[in-house]
Amino acid sequence: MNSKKTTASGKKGVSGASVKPPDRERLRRELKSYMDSQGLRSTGQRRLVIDVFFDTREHLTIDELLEIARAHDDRISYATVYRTMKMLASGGIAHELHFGDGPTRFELADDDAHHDHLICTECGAIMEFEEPLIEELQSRVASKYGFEVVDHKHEIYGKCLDPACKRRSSTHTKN
Amino acid sequence: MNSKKTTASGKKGVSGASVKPPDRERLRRELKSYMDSQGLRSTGQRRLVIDVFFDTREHLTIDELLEIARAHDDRISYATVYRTMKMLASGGIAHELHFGDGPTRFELADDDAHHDHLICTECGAIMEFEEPLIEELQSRVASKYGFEVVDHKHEIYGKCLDPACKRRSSTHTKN
DNA sequence: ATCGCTGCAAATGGTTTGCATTATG
DNA sequence: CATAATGCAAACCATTTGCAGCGAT
Repeated sequence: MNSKKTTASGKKGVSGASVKPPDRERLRRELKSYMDSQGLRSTGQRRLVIDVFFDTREHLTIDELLEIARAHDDRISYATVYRTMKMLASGGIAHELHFGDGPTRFELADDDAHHDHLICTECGAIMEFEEPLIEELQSRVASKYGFEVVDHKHEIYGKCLDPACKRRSSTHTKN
Repeated sequence: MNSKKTTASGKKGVSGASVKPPDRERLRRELKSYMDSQGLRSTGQRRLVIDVFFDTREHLTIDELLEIARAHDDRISYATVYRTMKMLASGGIAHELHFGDGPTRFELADDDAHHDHLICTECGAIMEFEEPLIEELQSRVASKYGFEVVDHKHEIYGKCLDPACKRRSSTHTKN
């Protein structure tokens, strides 16, 4: 496995308003009906990866998910984690996040409350923000250009004021 | 070389306001002083790649740059194009753009007028937009979270209304 | 008993790099 | 002529995939 630093910071709520958590119960239900409808099977490995994904912090990478899953069952493979997360993404249960050049990270879909991200380029902290006005301006821009918005990505890279942000584990650059 | 479809759409100005072009002269000058200050040499290959980059349309990939450069001099290598573009990025003359899962694209830096992108998921058209209000809201969000903004990335994915957008060469998905 | 899933290892695709050679300042 | 740049091929790294065996429905 390609383990690197795997330092994934799990900070939150420096001070500002926080985004409300996704409705895990609903997503579990949606996942079940998605799997049923597609004839997808519920295997031990899948249940494990899914549980790790639902119950651990957000923005984990495949490596991190695998590491945690393996603590419970070390027979699980890389490919299975990839395939499982891909399944969750196809079913609209997970979103894939591509920050800068780092590996893909995953978060629960939480569609009814779109949020975007602030990424600290120094310590790698990832925070979520919601700003309806930006979304509003965005669709105005889009219609000005004759675009029908399907999706968007808005990432703010910077330095956070967290006192613990001294480590320089900078895994997160914009490019 | 990894040539694929290389269909790179060069459309512009569907109707809305357009972003003003970057000041190529100034960038040329900045590049020169950057290269001088770093002891970087001006070779035939570099000059060629740089000219292609400055004088062809924006948002080209390494493949596209290489193809155009080879039309002028077929002895130029992949590695050199990569290295040259990386040099331009380091010197602040070029910006690397990572749309979805596609290959890196490049554009002239044009720092005094930040713009973001609208990407058509159907035909791959890329347009630029400027929206000072979004930038403003953005920094407000950042300071609310105790962030010092260093950079940001704002991409709007959707479908454009261009009549030629019928080809479905969809190279540009968000993830 | 199907047919989807898993693990493994090999393949892929974009990007980077070591090294011997070439060429600029 | 010192040293940066080039070309090539090999290395990298995240991700994907073919396939034989396994296991859920």
